[in-house]
Amino acid sequence: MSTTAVLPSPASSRHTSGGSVQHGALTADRAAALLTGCASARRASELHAAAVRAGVDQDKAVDFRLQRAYAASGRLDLAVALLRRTADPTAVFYTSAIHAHSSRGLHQAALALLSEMLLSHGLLPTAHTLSASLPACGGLAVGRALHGYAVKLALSGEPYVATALLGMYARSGEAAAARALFDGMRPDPHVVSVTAMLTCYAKMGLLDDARSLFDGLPSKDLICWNAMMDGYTQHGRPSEALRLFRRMLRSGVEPDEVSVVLALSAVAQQGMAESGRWLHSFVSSSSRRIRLNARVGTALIDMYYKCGSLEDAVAVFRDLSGDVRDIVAWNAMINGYALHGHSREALAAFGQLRAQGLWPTNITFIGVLNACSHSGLVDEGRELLASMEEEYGIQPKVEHYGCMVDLLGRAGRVEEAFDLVQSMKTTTTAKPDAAMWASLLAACRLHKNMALGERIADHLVANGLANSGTYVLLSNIYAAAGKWREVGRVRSMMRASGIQKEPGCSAVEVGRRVVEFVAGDRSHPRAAEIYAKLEEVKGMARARGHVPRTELVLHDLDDDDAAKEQALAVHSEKLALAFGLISTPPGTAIKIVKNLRACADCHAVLKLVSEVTGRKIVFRDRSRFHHFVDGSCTCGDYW
DNA sequence: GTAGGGTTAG
Repeated sequence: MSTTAVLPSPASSRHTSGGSVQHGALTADRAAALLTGCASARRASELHAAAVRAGVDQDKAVDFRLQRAYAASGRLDLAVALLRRTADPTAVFYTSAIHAHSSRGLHQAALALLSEMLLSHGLLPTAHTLSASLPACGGLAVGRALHGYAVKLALSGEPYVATALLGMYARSGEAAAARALFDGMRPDPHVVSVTAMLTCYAKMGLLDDARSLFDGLPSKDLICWNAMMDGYTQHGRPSEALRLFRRMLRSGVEPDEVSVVLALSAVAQQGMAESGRWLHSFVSSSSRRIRLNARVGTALIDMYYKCGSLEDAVAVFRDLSGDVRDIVAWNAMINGYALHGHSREALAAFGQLRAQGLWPTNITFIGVLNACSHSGLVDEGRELLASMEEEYGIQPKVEHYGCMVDLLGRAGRVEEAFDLVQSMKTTTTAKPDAAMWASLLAACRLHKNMALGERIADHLVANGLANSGTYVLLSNIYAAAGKWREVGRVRSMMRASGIQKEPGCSAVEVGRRVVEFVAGDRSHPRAAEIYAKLEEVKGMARARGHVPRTELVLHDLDDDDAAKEQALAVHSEKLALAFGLISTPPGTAIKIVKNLRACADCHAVLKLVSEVTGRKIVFRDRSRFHHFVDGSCTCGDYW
C-alpha cells in the first residue's frame, strides 16, 4: 500500500515546526489550523491521511474541520461518512452538515440529518440548527413543526431563527404569517429580514409593498437590490427593473452575476437590443467580478434572440465553453431557433445535444414542438411527443399537449386538435388550460371553422374558463364571418363576466432609450407631434385603400363607427410607430415590442408604412417576430 | 466551531 500520495504536501509542511516532514510533528492544533478554510478535496484527504498517521484524526477540532473541508470541496459523501464515524457528534457538528446539504439544495438529506440528530442522538436543536434546517423544509407541515420546536425551546425570537421562519412562510405563500414574524422584529429589522419580507411581497406581485420596504432600508446591500429587481422582472415591469439596475450602479454597489442575469431578463422582455449590447459589454469588461457562467451565458442567449438577433444568440452560444454549455443553454438556443421560425436548426440542435450525451428536459421538448408548429412538421411533432415518455421517461405536461394542439391547429387539422384536447381528459392527468383553448380558437379563426369555434367558446363560457384572450378570439371569429349580432353578444358576455381586456402596451426603441405607450396615450411631451404623425399615417393608409378594421374593436361603442375607428387609430403599436417615425432618422429600422398579439389592423398599417417609408420595421408580439419590409411581413399574415 | 435574504430555458 502506498501512502506517499496522501501525505501533507511540502507546501504545507514548510510551516510545521521542524521544517521537515515528520509524521509525529503534526499536532492536533496544527492539523486543525491547516484545515481551516480548506476547500480542496485533494488537500483535505492529504491532511486527513497525515492526521491519521499522527494519531490526531479523532481530535474533536480536527474531526470537525475535516468534515467542513470535505463539505466545502463538494464531497458531502465524505463529510457524512466522517460524521457517522464520530463517536459522539455534537449539535454543532450536525448543524454544519445540515447546512452543507440545505445550502446546496439537498433538502431531503438535510432533513434526514436533522431527524437523525434529534431522534437517534437525542440532541437538541440550537438556533443555528433551526436556521440551517428551515430552508430545507419543503412544505408547511415540516415548517410548522420546526416553528413549534423553536417556540418550545424559546428560540423563535432569535433574529436568525425568526428570519428563517419568515422565509419558510414566505416560500409557502403565507404572507400573513411572514408579516407577523416581521412585525415582531421592530423597530430595527436587519437587512436580511427586510429582504426576506420584500421577496415575499415581490413574489406575490405586491410590488408597491415590496418597494416601500426597499426604499425604507437605510443601507442597501447587493442582495436586496437583486431581490427588488427580480420582483419587477417577474411581474412584467422590465423598465423599472432596469431603472433600478442603473440606480444600483450609481449607488456604488457592484452588481454580481445575479444582478446581470436579472437585468438581461428585463432587456429580453423589453426586446430592445441596444441596452442588451451595452450589458453584454459590461459583463465582458468587468470580468473581475462577473464570470460568463452558465446562467449569464444563457441569459445573454435568451436576451439576444428575444431582441430579434438570432445571430448574436448563436455567437454567444458558440463562445460558451463545453462545460458551461449545459442543457439549459441548449434549451435557450432551441427556443431561439423556434421563435425565429428556424425549425430545422432547432431539430438539428436537438440531435446535437443528444449526441453530446446531454439529456433533454421537458423544456427542450417545448422548444422542438414549437419549432415543428412553426413549420407544420406534424409527423415530426407527433414522434417527438411520443418519444418523450417512451425514450426519455418524461411525462408530457399540459404545455406539451398545448404545443401539439397548436401544431395540429395551425396545420389546418383543427378537428384533430380538438379531439386531442378531448382525449386528454381521459388518457392523461394533464388538464386543458387557457392557452390550449386559445390556440385552438386561434386555429378556428385562421381556418374559418366557425362552428367548432362556437362550440369551444360555449364550453369555455359555461365552465368559467373564458378569459379576455378567448373572448377576443371568439369576437374575431364572428367578425371575420360578418356576424355582427354575435360580436355584440360576446361583448355583453364579456361585460357580464366582469373580465377586462388586458391593456395593450407597445414600446419603441429610440437610440438607447425605450419609450412605452398604451392605447390613447397622451402623456409623452411630444404628444402633439405624435398625433399629427398618426393623422398623416392614417391618411396615407386610406389613400392606399386601407379600410380600418372596426369589427376588431371590442369596446362597448355599439354602432358608433367613427368612435371605433378612433379607438383603432390610437392603438399602442400605432403610437409607438408614430413616435419611432418622428424620432429616428429616415431609413433606419424601427423596433417595436408589444405585450399582446399583434392587432390585425395595426399589422396591415405597419405593412403599408414599411412600403411607403422604405423603412424596415421589426415587431415582436407576444408569440413571434414580424419583420416588415417593402409592404410584406415575414409571418405571411399567419399568426 | 455551526446560522437567516436574491438567479437560468416556454
